[in-house]
Amino acid sequence: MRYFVAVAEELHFGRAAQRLGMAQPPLSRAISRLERRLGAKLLDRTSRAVALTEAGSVLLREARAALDAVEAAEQRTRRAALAATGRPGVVLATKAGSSGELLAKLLDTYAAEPDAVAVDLLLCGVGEQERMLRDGRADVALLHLPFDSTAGFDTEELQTESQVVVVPSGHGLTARDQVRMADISELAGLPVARWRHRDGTYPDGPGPEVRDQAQLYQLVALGRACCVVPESVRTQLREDLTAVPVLDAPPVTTVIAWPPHSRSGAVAGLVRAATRLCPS
Amino acid sequence: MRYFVAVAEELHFGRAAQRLGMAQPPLSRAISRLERRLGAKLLDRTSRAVALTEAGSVLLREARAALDAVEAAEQRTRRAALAATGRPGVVLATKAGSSGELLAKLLDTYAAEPDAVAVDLLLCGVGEQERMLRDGRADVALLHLPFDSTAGFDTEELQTESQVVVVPSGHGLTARDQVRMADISELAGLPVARWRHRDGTYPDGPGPEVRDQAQLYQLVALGRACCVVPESVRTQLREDLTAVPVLDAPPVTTVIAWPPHSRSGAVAGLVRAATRLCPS
DNA sequence: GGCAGCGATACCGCAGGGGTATCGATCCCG
DNA sequence: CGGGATCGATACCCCTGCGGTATCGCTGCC
Repeated sequence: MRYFVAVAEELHFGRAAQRLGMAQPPLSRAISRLERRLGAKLLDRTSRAVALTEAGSVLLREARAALDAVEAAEQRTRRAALAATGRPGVVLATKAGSSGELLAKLLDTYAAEPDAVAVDLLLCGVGEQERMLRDGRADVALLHLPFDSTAGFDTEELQTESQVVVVPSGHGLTARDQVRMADISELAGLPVARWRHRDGTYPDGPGPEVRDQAQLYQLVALGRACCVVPESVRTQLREDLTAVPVLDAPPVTTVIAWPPHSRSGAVAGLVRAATRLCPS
Repeated sequence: MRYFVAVAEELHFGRAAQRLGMAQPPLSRAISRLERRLGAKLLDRTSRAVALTEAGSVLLREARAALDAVEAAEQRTRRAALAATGRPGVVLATKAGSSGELLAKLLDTYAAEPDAVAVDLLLCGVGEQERMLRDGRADVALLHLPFDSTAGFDTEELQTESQVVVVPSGHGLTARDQVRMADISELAGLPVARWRHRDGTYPDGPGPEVRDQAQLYQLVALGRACCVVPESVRTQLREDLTAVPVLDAPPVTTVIAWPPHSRSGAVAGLVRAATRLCPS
């Protein structure tokens, strides 16, 4: 299945084989074996191009989930063994620089519980928390709707906030105390930066492409772009940047999420602390 | 992992090996290999008994999920291939004899959609739908809260109904037009039948053990037991049985559930039909 | 103390997965 | 329109790793 995912993503046997650290012929054979075993044609291949069939794209999705589940089983078992012998701990994945205040309060509240264990923070890039939770590198995560997908997780809503547009401090837009989405590009005279997707591609648009927050704020400070972010990051803005509320930006909801069959008391404790902090 | 799950369930290498159709020594070695690979002790074994460690029980849970995911990937791919070449179809798992009317209306409503495909019904025993959905034998299922677990699925609530107690038609209880849970055993003079759990064990209690509905209703008709069931089964009761509403029984909610990353248009259509039928 | 039950170890055989060399088809370019 | 380049499939070989049989060693129990 790992082999198939690699081929399906590359759509090229040679490159997939390279990525898997093996030669191309055994990979070809492995895929045909898989096709025979499943009784399904997974790839349409001519000697020039490879394309996914309907069944192939189903398998791509399902196989990713299955591989994540296997990976998660290994990771969680390893951590359970560590926790049993050494110091117990729970891994919380969160987006670096988001919901800072909420996170601090959450950690404080949880630490005050009688049976609290150490919380290891896993600071992730944009949208990485989801993967961390799916493949077992994290036990629990703070996700941000509507950006992250909570499909397949148990969740609890924590807070909802509106968004602000960030521009250089001297910028004319800072005179206004609110704007609308439609007005931003024209009023600011700045394109909205484009975040990199998880697969390495970028959305279409005029703005510059950014990979992380350092890049983003640098570009904004240089007057090359602006960005729309949740209100709570205002408290951590650089001095040379200013935020203006956006009236009609989609509200951002922070949720705490965990794998549905999690039996860990530590995860339950964190969730309890979080809901006590943010009674819905 | 299949090996480990077998051993963890049997807690006996010999029986597990037999179940897996292999000899005991290679199984022993496979488990120690797994322990070395994960760097975790999974089983405490003396020459007389085998017990799960903390890490072992984590792996048992995770490995079951992972194996289900792999199985689901294979099943769904096979069905996708069939659907592409032959007649497309979607598999709906439902508990035999439950929500009969709702099911009929759902099928009718969906069939009226322009792009409806064939719906294959998978009639399951008590609580089996969940497994069918998890391991890919079904694409979508009707589940009944609070009996089934929807953990890890996307769901949509369809209807909530109260429960009734079923007794033989001539029984004295039928004179009353309602009862309370606490009164049932004493008023009816009948113990409540005990359903078999998925793992083959039975809950504690005085009532007889039953495995399916034929058994159950036979026992009730013979005056050996009674049972509490959702109101909607009243329409399908045998003539020799009568139902009396139970005031304080937990309400039963029927939900339609599907795997969270399902991209199938047929599943979406069924869900749409269901929600149109039962606007929440 | 002997025996029965059970998991671990030792040793063997083979199937299956991976490697190299090469083929055959398709597209591109002059 | 033909030759080379690209890419997946096939042929053949090797070796690792998994499973089987035989046996050991430990532990309770009668």
